[in-house]
Amino acid sequence: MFSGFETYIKEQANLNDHEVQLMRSMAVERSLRRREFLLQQGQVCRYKIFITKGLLRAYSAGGDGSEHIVQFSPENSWITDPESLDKGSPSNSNIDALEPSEVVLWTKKDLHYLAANIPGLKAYFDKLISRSSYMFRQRLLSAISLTAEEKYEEFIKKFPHLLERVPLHMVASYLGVTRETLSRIRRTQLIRK
Amino acid sequence: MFSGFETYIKEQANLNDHEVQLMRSMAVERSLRRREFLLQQGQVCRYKIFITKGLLRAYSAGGDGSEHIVQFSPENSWITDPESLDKGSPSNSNIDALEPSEVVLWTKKDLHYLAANIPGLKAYFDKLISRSSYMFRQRLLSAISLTAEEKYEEFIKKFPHLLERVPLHMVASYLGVTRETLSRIRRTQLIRK
DNA sequence: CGATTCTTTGAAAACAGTCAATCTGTGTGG
DNA sequence: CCACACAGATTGACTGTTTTCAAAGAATCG
Repeated sequence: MFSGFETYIKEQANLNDHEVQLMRSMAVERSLRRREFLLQQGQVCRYKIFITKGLLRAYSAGGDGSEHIVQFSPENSWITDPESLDKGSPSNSNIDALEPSEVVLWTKKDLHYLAANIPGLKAYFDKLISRSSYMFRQRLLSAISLTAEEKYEEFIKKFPHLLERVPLHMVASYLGVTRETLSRIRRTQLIRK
Repeated sequence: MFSGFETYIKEQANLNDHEVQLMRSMAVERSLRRREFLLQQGQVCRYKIFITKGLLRAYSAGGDGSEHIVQFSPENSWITDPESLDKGSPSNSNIDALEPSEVVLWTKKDLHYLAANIPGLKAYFDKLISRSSYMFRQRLLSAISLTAEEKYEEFIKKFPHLLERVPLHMVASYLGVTRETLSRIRRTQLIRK
C-alpha cells in the first residue's frame, strides 16, 4: 500500500504533503504472489519499484539452469534494472517475488517528472544511486578478494535477517558459489565449534 | 594540463566559457611520476581527479602482499574514492599512477560549489555516477558468474588498449585471479590456435 | 651492465564444481 | 489423517580448477 511508502519517504526525504500527494497520484500499487515476475530478461524495464512488504530479488539466468542473484530487496527498499530503465535497453535481469509482497511502482516518465519538480526527491534519488554504487563497488571487491567462507561470513554480518527468509541455495547464488559448497562451508563452521 | 580537460568537458557537458573558467579557477594541476600516490589506504580522499594524460589505478591492499585493483583510469577519465570523498570516511583504496601522468583535481568543497552553480556540470556528474554504478553491477555479475577464462576474454574485448599498457599481473589482480593462473589461461589459448 | 620488475613453468596441495543419492520438512489432495 | 509430491539441504565420491611455493627465464629501466 502507498501509506507504507509515505511513512518511509517522509523519514528519508524532505517532502511536504503536496509533494507526497503528487507521488501518490502517479503511483501504481500491486500485490505480488510468490514467484510472480515484475521483469524478465530481454524485456525493457519500465518501472522503479518500492517494496512496502515482502521480499524481491533481481537475478540473471544463464543458458544452462544457472541463476546469479544480484540483489535482494526487502520491505522499505527499491528495486529495478537501473540501466535498462534509464536507457530503454533490454534487461539482462529478472525481478521476482520471493515472498507474497506489496509494492508501489512508477514509470520512468513519471519519475522524471517527479524528480524535476520535487527537489527533495531528486536529492534522495541522487543519494540512492550513490549508495548503490558504493555497495556494488564494495561487493565487487569482496568477490575478487575474499574466499567463499569469508564472503559467507560477510553476508551474515551484513544481512543477518535475510538468512532467515532466503533459502540457502539463493544465498549461494548471491555469493557466487554452488549450494553444495555453501553447505560444506556451513558444516565445517559447525564442526569447528 | 587544464586545456586537455577543457576540450573533453566541452564535448561531454554543455558548459559556456564562463563556466569553464570557473572550473579552471578552482582546478589544481599536477604531474605524477610513475608509482606516485594520490591516495593511500586509511586517508580520507580529498579530491576528484581527472586524468588528461597517463594511467592511474585504484586498488585495495590486503594485510599480506595481495592487491586487488578496482579500477583503471586512462586519459580522459575520472578517478577517486567516491564514498570516502562523499562521507569523509577513511578510504580502503590506494590511487597511484602506472605511467607518468598529468591530472587535474578539485576538492570536494569546490566540486559542490561548481555542481551547484553549473547545471550542465551537475547533469554530467549525475551521468558519471550512473555509469559507474552500471559498470560495477555488470562487473560483479561477471565476477560471480563467469570462469576465469571468460572474465579474461571479456576484459580484452572491453579494454583492448589497456592490455598493452598494463602488466599482466595487474590484469590478474583486476580479474580476481593469481598471475600464475592468468599466465596459464593465456598459454592454453595460444596452444588452441 | 646490473637491478628490478614481469612472466612463465612445474609440482603439490587446497579448493570448488559436478553428479548422484539421500534426508528433511512442508503442504496438498485423497 | 495419511500418503505423496515437492522444494530445500546435505553428503559422498570424483573431477577439474585454482592457488601456493619455488624456481627460472624474459624484458625493461636507470
